[in-house]
Amino acid sequence: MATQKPSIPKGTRDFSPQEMVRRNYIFDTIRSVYKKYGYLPIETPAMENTETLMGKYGEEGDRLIFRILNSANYLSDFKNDEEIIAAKNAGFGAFTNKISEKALRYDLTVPFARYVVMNQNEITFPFKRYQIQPVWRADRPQKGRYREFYQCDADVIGSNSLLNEVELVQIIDEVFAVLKVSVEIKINNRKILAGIAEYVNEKDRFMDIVIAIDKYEKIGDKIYSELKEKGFSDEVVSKLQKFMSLAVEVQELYKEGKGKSALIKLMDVFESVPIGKKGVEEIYQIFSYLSQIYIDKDPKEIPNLILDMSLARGLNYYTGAIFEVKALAGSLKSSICGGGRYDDLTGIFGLPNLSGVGISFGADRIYDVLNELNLYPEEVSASTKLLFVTFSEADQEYCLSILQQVRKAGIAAELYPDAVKMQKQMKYADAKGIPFVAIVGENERKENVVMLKNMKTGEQEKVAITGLIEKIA
RNA sequence: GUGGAUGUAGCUCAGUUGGUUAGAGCAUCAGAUUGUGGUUCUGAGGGUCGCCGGUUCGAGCCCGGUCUUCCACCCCA
Repeated sequence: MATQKPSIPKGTRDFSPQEMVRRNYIFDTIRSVYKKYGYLPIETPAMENTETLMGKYGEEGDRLIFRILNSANYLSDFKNDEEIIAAKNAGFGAFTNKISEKALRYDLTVPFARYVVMNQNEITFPFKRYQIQPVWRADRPQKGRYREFYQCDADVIGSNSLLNEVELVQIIDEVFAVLKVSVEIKINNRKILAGIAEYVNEKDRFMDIVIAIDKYEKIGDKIYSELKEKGFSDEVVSKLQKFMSLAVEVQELYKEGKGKSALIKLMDVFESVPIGKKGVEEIYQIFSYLSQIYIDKDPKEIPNLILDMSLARGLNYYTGAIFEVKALAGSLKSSICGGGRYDDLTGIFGLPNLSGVGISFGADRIYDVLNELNLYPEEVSASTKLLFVTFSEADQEYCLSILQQVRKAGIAAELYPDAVKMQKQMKYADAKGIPFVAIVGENERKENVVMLKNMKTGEQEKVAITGLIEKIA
């Protein structure tokens, strides 16, 4: 039989033991913070019905959803070739929907909304849940961009209070504090963006305006010429220009700690644009809650939350606050955490007037950042603490009960399963980074001890079985 | 989805205008060392030069296609 060269699909990865230990460190950190704030875990299937996902993420999002071909004969719905051709001609989307009824989940928020609607009678609101599972996107892979990656979501649904936004900011801050990654948390509000579109009298072309604003940080004043190319009038562009310079001014004031006066200035501009004004008020409220929480605190302990009115990213379903988190050190420029408030995600599934807000940590990107900056605590790499090495089967048998006692004391220990050359056994301990080795031969057996060696210092001493556990614990 | 770069041993990379049997370092394995790893010395294994086709007496090298990885756009964790 011809052998085939093994490979894995584009944009996916295997994780070796060392990587898994490190990834679990990230998951465990996030999970423990979520638990501390009272969030409960759920899981949902890897695949959803296509119609559950389609249309929730915008046009671009739909394109990036991984479709699952119907099992068995996926053309069985068609009676003959003519019907197939007719379906194809009716449009690619229609044809795909006919042969693919399921799709891999694109994020955790939409499946969560679906879950909430389906389980609304069992759920006590406000419902705080966390969910750590992989998602899939048929994107073109790049650095920090994968086709399969883990999201770690926390959402509160069934509460309009801005205290939830504040709590999520605290969670973000706490997680990255534990992971020792310094970050900036950018916040904006979709209502402000909507307000801008209204302010320049281009309510109907909201998305074009938003995309331009989002690009401001990257290409600066070029956005104005791009907008003109797209057919926006000089009047609109100059009005936007005026607003953007105000946005920059506001951000400067914010950095100087004069956020309050900056926001009041903004509210003036939005005097005749209620939705924009509402957005600014929400931001104002979030900041004042935070100052309440961190009153009398060292500035270093206060979350690095920055208002950035050019922040427009995030999925289509966001309606209120939006968040984006970036690492301040390292080469990864893309966001490692994002989120926002969505007012009517459950409405599509038949449960209107239920507002939710959530965040999502991108575990894979956080892993890349931690790796580059080498931010893992030392304990993370160590697994086994003690290895028994022996010379004979009799030695091995002698070790068995000791091994059992050590494990019972909660110490990770193993016995090298073959009585091979000691050099080989020692190399194994070294390669695995095991800090202690118990050498057992005829002498040790006679004296009812083990020769305990500290692999780091090279020191070794005879230790009685009773004292072994204390010695290495 | 659009544009660009890349691919040689497990890893990082050499490889001349196309010319015998494709190399190095690290890693692996064995030995030096029958009770001691991380240092040292000796030796060994390991390759369809991403894959398919073409040009040529002859291709790792030239041409076409394809896949992978990476970069920019788009979008996003």
